[in-house]
Amino acid sequence: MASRATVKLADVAREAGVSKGTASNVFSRPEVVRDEVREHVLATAKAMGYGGPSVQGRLLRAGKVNAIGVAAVEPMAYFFEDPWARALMAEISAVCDASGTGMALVSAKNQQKLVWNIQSALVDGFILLCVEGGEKLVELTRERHLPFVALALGVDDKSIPTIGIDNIAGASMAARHLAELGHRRFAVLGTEFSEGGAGLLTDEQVRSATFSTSRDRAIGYWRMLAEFGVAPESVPVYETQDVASIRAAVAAIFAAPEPPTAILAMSDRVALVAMEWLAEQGLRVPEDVSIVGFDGVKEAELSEPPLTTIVQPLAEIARQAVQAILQDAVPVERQSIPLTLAVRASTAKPKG
Amino acid sequence: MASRATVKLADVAREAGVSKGTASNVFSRPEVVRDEVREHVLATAKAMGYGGPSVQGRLLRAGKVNAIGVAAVEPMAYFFEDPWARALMAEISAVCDASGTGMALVSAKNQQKLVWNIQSALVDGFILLCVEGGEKLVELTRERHLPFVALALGVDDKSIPTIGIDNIAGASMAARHLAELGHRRFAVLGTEFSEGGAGLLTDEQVRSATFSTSRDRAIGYWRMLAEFGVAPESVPVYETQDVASIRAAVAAIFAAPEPPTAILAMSDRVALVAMEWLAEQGLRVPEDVSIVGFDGVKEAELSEPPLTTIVQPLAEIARQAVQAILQDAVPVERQSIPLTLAVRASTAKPKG
DNA sequence: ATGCTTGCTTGGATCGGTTCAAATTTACAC
DNA sequence: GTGTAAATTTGAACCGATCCAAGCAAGCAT
Repeated sequence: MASRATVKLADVAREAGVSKGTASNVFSRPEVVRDEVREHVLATAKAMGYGGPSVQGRLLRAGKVNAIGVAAVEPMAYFFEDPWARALMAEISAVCDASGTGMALVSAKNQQKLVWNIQSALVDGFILLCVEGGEKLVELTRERHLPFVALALGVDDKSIPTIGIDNIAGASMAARHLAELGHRRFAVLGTEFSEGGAGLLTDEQVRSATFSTSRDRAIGYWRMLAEFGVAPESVPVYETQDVASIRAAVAAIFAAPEPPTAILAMSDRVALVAMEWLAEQGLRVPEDVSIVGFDGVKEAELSEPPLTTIVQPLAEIARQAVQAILQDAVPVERQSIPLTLAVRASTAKPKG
Repeated sequence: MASRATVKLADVAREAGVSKGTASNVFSRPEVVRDEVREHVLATAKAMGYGGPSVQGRLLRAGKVNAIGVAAVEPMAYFFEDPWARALMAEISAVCDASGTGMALVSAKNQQKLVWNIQSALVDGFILLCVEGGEKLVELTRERHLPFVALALGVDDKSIPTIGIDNIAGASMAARHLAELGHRRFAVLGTEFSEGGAGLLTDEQVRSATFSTSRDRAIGYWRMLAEFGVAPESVPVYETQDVASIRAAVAAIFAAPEPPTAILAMSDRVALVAMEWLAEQGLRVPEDVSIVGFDGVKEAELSEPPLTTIVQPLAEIARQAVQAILQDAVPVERQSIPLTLAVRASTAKPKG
C-alpha cells in the first residue's frame, strides 16, 4: 500500500475525470458540486485510498492553523506538573474548547534547529508563561512575528503585550489581612528576585530586583505593614528557588531570637513547603504561626490546614489571553486583573 | 506597516539581487552560501522586516510537522485535571522533550468542521487516550491515515495498534495481596463496564462488558480469589461513573449485613473517593477496612493513608507510544507492559 | 429561434517555501 | 594562459491544496 501515501487530490481528479478545482470543491464545499459528480468523485477517492485533503496543503492556502501555542522556558512536563501552570492550562483549555481552537505545547528549553520550538511551532499565536526567563521568551517569540501575550511577566516593559495582576495590591491585601488579625512580627518568604539568587535580601536588593513580580509583592507587603506601624526594616525578606532553599529560609526565619507570628509567602508553592517544614518541627498553623500564600492554586484548598491566599482569577486571565490571540488584538499596554483574598484556616489571631 | 505581513522570501531575494534558491539557503542551510552574500541577504531581510521562512511553506515541502497529537474524547482540560491523564502526559512530555518533538492537544468532543480536531490537527501522528469512547476515537483517527497508537483501550480488537497493560494479571496481584493478608470478604468497586452504567452487576453483565479493561480487572480479581477459596459469587461488583455513583456504591457495599473487610478498587480515583466516604463515616483504613487501588497515580501516594495500588509503568508506556509514532512503527498487535504492586498503608490484616 | 439567467466546471494562478541538476564562478596547479 | 576540481549560484519543478475569473450548458421567457 505504498501507493496510498502518494495519492493526492490531483490524482483523484484525473482518475474521476474532473478538474482539480471540482475535486477540491467536493471536499471543501460539497454543496456547490452536482450530486452525481460528488458521489462519483467520493467513490473514486475511496477506491484510491485518498485520505481527504492534506492538512498542510490546505494550511498553506488558508494560512490559519486554528491553534495557539503555550510556551514556557521549562520542560514540557511543567505544564502538567506545576500547580499554577496546570490550573492556568486547564482554564486556557476551557476557553479554547469553546472556540474550537487547538493547543500546542512549546518548551523553550530546547533551542536546537530542526526541532519543535517557538520558531517552528505550527500555531497562530502564543501565550507565554513567563514565570522564568520571561524576557528571553519574549525575545524569541518576537522573531516569529505572530501575536502573543505574556502572562506572569516578571519585568516592566511597556513594549511587551502583557496580561497581569496587580502584585502590589494583592500583596497589600495579604498583609492587611494579617495585620488586622493583630500580627506585628512578620517575615516574607519570597520567590526569585534575580537569576539564581537565594537567601536573606537587603532592602536595596529587593528594590533593584530583576523580577518585578517578587519586587512588587515585597513592596505591597511593606507598604501595607507600614500603615499598621510595622517598619519595613523589621520584616526580613528571603529569596528562594528550589525546595531546599525554601526550607533553609524558613529554618533561618525561625532560628531568630524572636521569630515572627506570621509568614507572608509569595506563592502557594513556597507556602506549602513552609507548612510542611513547620509541621515537621511541631509548629502548628495557625495556632503558633499564621501564613498566607499567593496564587490560589487548587492544592492550597486541600492542604492541612487549608491555606489562606491571594487568588488569581485564572479563568479571566485565560479568557483575555486567548481572545487577544484569536482576534489578533493583543493589548498595547499591560492589562491588570483584580485579585481576591481567600481566607481559609492557615491564619488566625496571634497567641497572647 | 501593512507591507510587513506580506514580505516573502522571493521579495527578499529580488531586493537582495539573488535567486530564490540562494535566499532559501541563507536561512535553512547557511553554511553553503558565501559569507558576504549571506550577510547581505540577512541585512536586506532585516531591513524589509522579513520574519524568516514561513513555517507553513516549509512544512508543505518537508511534510513533517515534528509534533504528535494526543487525543481523548474529553474536553481539553481533562489533560490537566485527570490524575491519570496528567501523569501520563507528563511522561509523554518528557519523551517528546528528549526528541525535540512537539505536542498538540486534541479533544474529540468537538467534531464540527473548521475547528481543530482529529481531522485537522497538524501533527505527524496520534496517541489516543481511549479511557472513554475509545472505539469512536480510533475510527476517527483511522480516517486521517496517520500513525497512531491507542492507550488504555477498553475493547479487544486485534486490528487496533495498542499499548496496554495486563489487567487480569494486575488485578490478580491486588487480590493476592489482600488474600495473603488474610482477607476473605471482598467487594469490588468498579469503573465503567458499559456506556453510562452504574450499580451492582451480575456475573453475566461483568463477562459481557463493553469495556474490557473493567471486565479483565474483575476477572483477575475473581480468578485469584478463587485460588484462595473465595467464590466469585460472594464478591459483589459495583459499576461506577461519577463521584455520586461511587459514593452510592460504597454506601451500598457497607449497608450489607456482613460488610467486606477489603475493597478492590478498579482505579485510584474510585479508591480515593471511597476512602473519603469511609473517613466521613468514621470507618478507619486500614484498621476497619483495607483497600487497594489501580493505576498508581501521584495522589495515591499522598492520600491519608497512602494507598496500596497496582502501579502502571507510565514512563515505559509513554516511551513506547512516542517511539512508535516517531518511527512510524506502530505495533501490529497489542503490546503489554508489566505492572507492579505498591504496598502502602491502606491495607493490613483484617481485624480479629 | 433568440436573449438572459442560473448553476456547475474548468484551468491557471497562488500560497511560501525547498530541492536539485545544471550553469557559473573561483581557486589552484601546471 | 589553460585545464580541472571545488565552491557557489541559479532557475525551474514541486509540495498539495484553494481561489477565482471565465467558459459552458441547461432552463426559461419572449
